[in-house]
Amino acid sequence: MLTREKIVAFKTWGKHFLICFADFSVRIHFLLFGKYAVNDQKLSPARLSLQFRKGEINFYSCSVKFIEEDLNEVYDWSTDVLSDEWDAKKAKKKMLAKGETLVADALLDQNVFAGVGNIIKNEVLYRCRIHPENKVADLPARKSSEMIRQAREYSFDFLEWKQAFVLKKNWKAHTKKTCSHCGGVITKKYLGKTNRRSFFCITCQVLYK
DNA sequence: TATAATGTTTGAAC
DNA sequence: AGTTCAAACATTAT
Repeated sequence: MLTREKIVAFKTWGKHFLICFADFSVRIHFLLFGKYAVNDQKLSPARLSLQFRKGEINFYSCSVKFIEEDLNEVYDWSTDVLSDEWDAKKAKKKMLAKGETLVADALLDQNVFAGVGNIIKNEVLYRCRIHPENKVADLPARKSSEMIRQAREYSFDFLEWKQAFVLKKNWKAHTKKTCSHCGGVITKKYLGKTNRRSFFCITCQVLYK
């Protein structure tokens, strides 16, 4: 059904990879274990395989969806933490609207921080020295601004380190046992509505209020 | 070898 | 009608 269709653009929004054709798009989400291969094949059957005159791209264990609507109707590009259009003010407003939400949950909200995942969540909170069990409303204004700034900044570091194959080496909190600031124990706890694991230092990361 | 995890959607249960 | 929660999917490092 994609035969002879011409790809117009590749785009991304958060964790979505978008393959754009003239009248529709294909949305790839790699979930936890998704993979792609350019001019190569994996052993498992591909979910989507695109053949070109001079090469191919294959996608594995990912979610594949057609999007018929105009992408600009579907996506708000300014909520993507890596986008040139990223709007920190809008993020702050959206985040503060959910005052009772834990900061750990807030960072994972794709509607506010599209692209942020659990690793980034843990590293951002550690960098900002914010305890993950803070409610959004309890953060001092300076701290929520810092957290939002770091959500973007760390995401660029993440990307750079990932591409250089040194991501894990740079983790300061995620999966760590001891705090590099105080030498204390890093706590591991499943938190919030998202119930994702958090790694944090109860000495260095402040619980306000 | 069994387990857990970089994530999200779905549908049952309350 | 709203929420909450387990299950489902899939791969691989530990």
